[in-house]
Amino acid sequence: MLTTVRGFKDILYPQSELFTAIEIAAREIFKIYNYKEIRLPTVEYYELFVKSTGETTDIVEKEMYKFEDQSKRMLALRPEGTPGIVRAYINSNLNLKGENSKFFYIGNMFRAERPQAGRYREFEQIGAEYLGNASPYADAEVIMMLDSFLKKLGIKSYTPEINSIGCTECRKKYRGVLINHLKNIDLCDDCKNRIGRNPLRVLDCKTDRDKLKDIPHIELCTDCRTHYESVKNILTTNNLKFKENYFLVRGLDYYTRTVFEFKTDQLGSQDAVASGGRYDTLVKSMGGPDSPSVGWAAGVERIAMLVEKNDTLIKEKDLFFVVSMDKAYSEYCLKILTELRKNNIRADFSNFSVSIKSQLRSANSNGAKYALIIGDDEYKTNTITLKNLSNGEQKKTNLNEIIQIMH
RNA sequence: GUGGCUGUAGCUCAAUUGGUAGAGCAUCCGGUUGUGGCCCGGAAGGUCGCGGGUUCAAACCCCGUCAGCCACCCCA
Repeated sequence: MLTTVRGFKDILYPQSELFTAIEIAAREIFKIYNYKEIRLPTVEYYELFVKSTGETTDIVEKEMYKFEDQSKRMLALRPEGTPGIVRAYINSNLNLKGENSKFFYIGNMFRAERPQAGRYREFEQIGAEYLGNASPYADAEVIMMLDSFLKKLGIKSYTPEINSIGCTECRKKYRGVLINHLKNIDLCDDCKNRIGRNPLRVLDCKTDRDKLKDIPHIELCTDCRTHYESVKNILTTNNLKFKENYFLVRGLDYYTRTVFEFKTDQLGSQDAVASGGRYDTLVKSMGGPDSPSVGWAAGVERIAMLVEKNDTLIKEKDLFFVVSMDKAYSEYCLKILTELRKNNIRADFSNFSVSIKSQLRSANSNGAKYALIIGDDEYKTNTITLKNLSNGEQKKTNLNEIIQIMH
């Protein structure tokens, strides 16, 4: 038996419908905030992610699907969306259009991690990026937009956490301070490795959390501090509740200043529903114009798990089920079906050749609101018996009447 | 990637100390003349994840493998 590959899965109905509902909700929010869609390619040059996401990040180092194609080019399945957006922005000179460079994307990402519930090797992300705006209002807008997106879906069990990791200069200084302190602490093996490579990540360690209590926080330069304070103030005046988390650092190289993560306590260790931050130097470092930017990405599977209990998102039209007393009326029934559908009425049938009992049972299990019953009588008089399946009431009518009522 | 738990009908789970599988729900058909949901009857459905090994004999033991889950790691 052929199965799906580890970490890859079918998304069946009704989950597929839920995913669509989530995407629609996101698109509505993006319209309101004036973000424009970019449909990115799934495959990019491997180098793109090395240069943007970062050579020493786990994503690039051990989770990325990379391969050589027929002409020996080193390619990769995208592990995240931001590098693609930045590349597209540079390639198409989108900064010269004069309009705000506010973009969103919806698409599958690939990371070869060990799978778990809420963590797959192919997963869907909805992301937003605001390029070329250094103002703290851009940070705040992006965060508030994410918050209203989750609220729109009826999700309540999450907490926005934010932090500032400063600019390149702030971090360079902090790195020295941090290493000095960490030297004197007996850290776990993972953290010992991190000291040399990316000491900031030690702060995120769960096993050593208690030992890190007295570690000094990053000392932000005046500009970075002002920016961070502004972001927090804007959020507060706009009633967005957040938690400051000095231990929040991100695993992608390009972040500067504001970083944030929307966490939930409902999904075990897969607690990040959405996250993002500012990346002021990325675009320039990729060969583009100086464009300080900020953005986020949200995981659709994780969002779906939080929405699942709440089925109000999926609202379907009433279903009409055509039932035939005898297969002799099949053609007549099919005509009715076709007419209904032409008039945008949701209609279905099961099998005109089986007993009326099983056809009605099908109507029931398909969730039909009405059954249209055709027998000898109806056939001869060109009428339809319309049965309301929720209360059992039925009456004789005809096709035109049904269509009129539905309009 | 590391450690651990799990894998029997569509679903949820049983199967005494190893003796070649069962229930509930779901499915399908039926319960007489033109009617569903409840009830009743019947039927169908399993190479016991897959491959080896031990044994007279394995769903049960051993090894491998695939997949899922939990924690770590990482992150959406």
